[in-house]
Formats: sequence, C-alpha cells, structure tokens
Amino acid sequence: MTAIATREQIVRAADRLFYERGFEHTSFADIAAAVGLSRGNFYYHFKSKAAILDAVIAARLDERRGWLARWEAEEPDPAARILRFIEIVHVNRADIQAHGCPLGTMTTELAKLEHTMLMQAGELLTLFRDWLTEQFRLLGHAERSEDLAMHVLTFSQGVAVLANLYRDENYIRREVDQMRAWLHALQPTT
Amino acid sequence: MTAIATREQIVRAADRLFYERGFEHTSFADIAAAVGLSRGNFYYHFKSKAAILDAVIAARLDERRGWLARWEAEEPDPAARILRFIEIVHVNRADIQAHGCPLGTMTTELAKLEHTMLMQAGELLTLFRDWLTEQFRLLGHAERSEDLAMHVLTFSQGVAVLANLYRDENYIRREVDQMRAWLHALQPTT
DNA sequence: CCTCGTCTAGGACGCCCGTCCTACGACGTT
DNA sequence: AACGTCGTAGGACGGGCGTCCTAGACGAGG
Repeated sequence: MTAIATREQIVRAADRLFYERGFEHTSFADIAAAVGLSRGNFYYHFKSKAAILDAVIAARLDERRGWLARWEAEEPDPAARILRFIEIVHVNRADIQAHGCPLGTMTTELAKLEHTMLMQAGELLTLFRDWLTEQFRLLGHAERSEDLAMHVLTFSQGVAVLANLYRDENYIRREVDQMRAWLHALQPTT
Repeated sequence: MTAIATREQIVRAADRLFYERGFEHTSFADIAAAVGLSRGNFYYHFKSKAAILDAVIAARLDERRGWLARWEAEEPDPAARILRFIEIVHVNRADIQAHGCPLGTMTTELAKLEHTMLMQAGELLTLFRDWLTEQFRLLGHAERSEDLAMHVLTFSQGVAVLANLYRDENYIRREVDQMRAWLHALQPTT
C-alpha cells in the first residue's frame, strides 16, 4: 500500500472517531484497529497525535469548502444558499442527534483541553461565518452581515447541543422551520 | 475535619475542575491537589469517579433550583423571569468565554463518552426547560410554551459554544439583545 | 488510660496512554 | 542475483490513570 493511501485511510478513520468519541477519548489503538494497522507504526505517517488532528482539520476544511462551492454553483440566490446551510442541521439530523455538531463539539473539547490547535479547529466555523457574511452582504445587509452570519451559526450550534442531548427529531424540525421563517422575514420580498 | 465538610470541599473543587478542564481530563490527583488531600483517600468519601460526578450534578441542581426560586421571588412578571435566564449568558460572560456553558459542555462531553450519567446531567437543562415552559404558559402561550422554552435554551447553548471559541464580548451582547427583543415582541403589549 | 470508630496518608495494582525504536518483509532498480 | 528503499510489525519505555488496601493518627467516650 502506498503511503499516501494509508495516510488518507488513517485521516478518514480518525475523523470519524474524533467525531464519535471525541479527540482525547480516541486512542492510537482505536484508530489503528479501525484502519487495520499496528499501532506503533503510526509514527511513520504522523509524528504525534496533534499531527493527526491537524490532518483531520485540514480534511474537514477541504470537505466544507467543497460544500460551499457546490451551494454557490447550485443556488444563484444568496438566500437559498443560506438556506442550504440552515438545512444541514436537518439533513444531518441523525449524526447530530448521535454525536452533536462535528465542528462545535471539537472546538468545545479543545477549548477545555486548552489545546494549541483550538484556533485551527475554529477556522472551520470561521469558514462558514465568512461565507455566510458574504451571502448576507449579497442580500443587501452589508452593515449587519457579520452579525447575521453569527446569528445563523448560533442557531446551528444551539440546536446541535440540545439535539445531541434530547435526540428529538421534532425539536430539530421546529427550530429549522423557525430559522427558515426568520431568514424569509429578513430579506426584502422577492 | 468532619466527613461532610470534606465531602463538600471535594464536590466544590470537582465542580470547578469539571467545568474548567472537563470531566475526563480531570483526574483524582487534580481534585486531591485542589482540596489538599491525599489522592488514595478519596475512596473513603466517593467509591468511584462516577460517584463524584453524581454529587457534582446534584450540587449543580441544588444551586440552579436556588436561582429559579430567587427569580420567582424577585420577579412577579413571567417575562421578567425569562429575561433573568436570558441575561445569565451576559452576567456570566467571563466564565462562558473561558469555559463555555457548564451544563452544555458537560452534556456534550458525556454524550461522546456514552457515559451512563448523561441523562442525569441532562436533567440540569431539563430543569431550566420545564421552568421556562411554565413561565411561557403563565405568559399565555400554553400551546407553544415548551417550544418557546426550547428556543430560549437553543439560544443560550449556541451563544455559549461560539463565545467560548471567539471570546467576543460584543457578540454575546448582540445576541442577548436580540433575544431580549424576541421576547418583547412575543408577549402581548404590556 | 485505654479502646474504638472516624478520617487520613501513602503506596501497590493492573491497565492504557503517547511516544519511540529496531528488525523484518516486499519490491523496483541495476 | 544483490541492493536499497518503503512500509510495517511488535514491543519497550516512562508515566498517568482509576481503583483498592492497609497501617496509623486523632479524638471522644468508657
């Protein structure tokens, strides 16, 4: 097996395990078992656990950037793009109920660990924040665009935390609907 | 030192450390050092780490029940009571920026650990949910009272996660103001 | 003064962690 | 056929963890 392919397998497995069990609670042995490799050998690919975290964050950034590009391509209307973001909470409701938001839970954990990589993980949310800001600006809310973007993020994080606790599908749908209505009330009538 | 007093010291120290560092990341040695006791001796007071967690949750429940009783005593108007809840996000902004919401971060962590005590920790948020539900009912929103209560919780959790990441006081104030306006727009004009 | 229950110190136990090292198998190149 | 490189296996290492045990300090009641 080429080193690059193995590396990708490791990152993919670590990504899933960090999400499902948390960063600290996931051991090298766990990742090794998931990939089917011996645990000591990991140092050929990653020199530390932080290096794996770094690769996972980079992979998530790539994936999210892909989402944003797709939304921009598929939706010419900025409001429709924002709606796509709001709806991931509903689309991914099964995972969110089981494990929360992948970005929010990771930043929450790294903040408690006072991990040096907190800010890098935060860039994932910043990616969405900046993209949402731009969409609100295009919608004609230049002044408040960043505040509106943060409000959408606030909604998504709050729903994720409580959906993870109560595992209530109806709650998720209600909040998403409410956010949809908020967005609709915000824009000038189309 | 009497056993009860020592127990309370342990619970108080564990409460703070679980909040600041997280449950799993806090060791018996950490708590022992904070209280000034020897680590092995803990088993005289608590037979397991889960037992300490249980005591911490109970202590937090007591404290929060005290808050609710005080708000009810000081504010005859249900809307003013709800406002008191909304404003704890701002009142406790320093702690929230440093460590997030004590209840939200704990449930998030316990969910990832698949810890058996997740639901007990969840009762802390349920306490607020039910209390807010009752206040909305008193406000005349019996039908939607629980949904409205969940919406307030959603706000508080979302703000806590993002305030913990970005540590931005202005963001907290803006979201709290927005929530205040939401609450004001909700009730029949007083 | 002695005894007994209460509380504590200190460390042993087995386990798992992240890290690091060395030896070996597989394989393309000369 | 021999070599050198790439990727792997497996375990050693030092340390920290939750748990558990035992011996003793202390003080109240006989």
